[in-house]
Amino acid sequence: MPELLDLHGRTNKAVRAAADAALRRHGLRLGQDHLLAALWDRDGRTPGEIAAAANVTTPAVTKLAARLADAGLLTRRRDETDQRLVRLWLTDAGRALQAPVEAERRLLEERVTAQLTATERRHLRSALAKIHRSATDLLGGDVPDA
Amino acid sequence: MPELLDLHGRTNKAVRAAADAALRRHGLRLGQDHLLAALWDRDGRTPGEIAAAANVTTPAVTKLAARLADAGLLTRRRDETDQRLVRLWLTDAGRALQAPVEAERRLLEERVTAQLTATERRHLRSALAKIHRSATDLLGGDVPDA
DNA sequence: GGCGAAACGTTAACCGGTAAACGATCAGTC
DNA sequence: GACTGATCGTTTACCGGTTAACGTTTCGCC
Repeated sequence: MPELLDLHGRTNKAVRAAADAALRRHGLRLGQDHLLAALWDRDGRTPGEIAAAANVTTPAVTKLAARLADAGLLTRRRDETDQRLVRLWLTDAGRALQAPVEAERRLLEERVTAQLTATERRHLRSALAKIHRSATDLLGGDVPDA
Repeated sequence: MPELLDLHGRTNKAVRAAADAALRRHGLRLGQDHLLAALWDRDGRTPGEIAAAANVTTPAVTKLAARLADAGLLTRRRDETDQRLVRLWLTDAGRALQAPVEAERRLLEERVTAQLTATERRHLRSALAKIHRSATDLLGGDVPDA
């Protein structure tokens, strides 16, 4: 059991659990904040755009959007000039979540990395970036990502 | 969007994808190797034991075990002295996967961390351990983990 | 010895994510 | 102007994971 990857995976699981708990306090679940973040950045985007920005597949966005629409945080509307496109628009409720959710996320990062010095964080960023690069390269290079 | 947690998450996703691709070459999927690893270490364990060892819930192990049993890699048998317990036993096919899968996993770790020096790996381990600790502490401390 | 509580595995319902098949719309070409 | 191909979003089926409810079996105690 390769220890580094294992540690990385367990750490990610713990962080995800903490993030999910934090998001739940605002009625959201884990991936939903990424979708909303894309709309906070620019309203009226399409599922395809959001999927590319969040590095997930389009069907994932479709399902998330359905749930968020049910929750009253956004509405779907077909683009008028190109009927293939669907544009997602924030409701007031969806817009109102931006500040608290972003604050929650900053707080989480702050708390979770509280034990690290500035130097450690720099090294961590660098190391993770290298691993990320190696892993995506290993995937065949056919994965865009950021 | 906190950059460090985001980078950590994206990295983990890429690593998981690479691991999944590697496992698929042996007819396995992502979490299944952890279950098998528990049995390679000691055959005849129960779902509960394996769940605790792999840091997942018991139902997750139940479902994985069902799939692995369908694939002919293990069999379920009730413990004779305690009929509540179910013990999972490797088949020859399941045992035969140990060497190649462990080699594949070592190779993956090697490749993915190839760009890191020994010092960088040490620092990375240390930083991840700190984050892991902070995140689990944040979860209320009611999560055992390792 | 019988009865209630604890321990264990399973099932059901849900969530985020993927890949593959599908359907509808648009654009380019003959 | 109709046909063909590309471009979208959605649906379906699967996977790993979680929580909550359930049914058995065992154990402790009176």
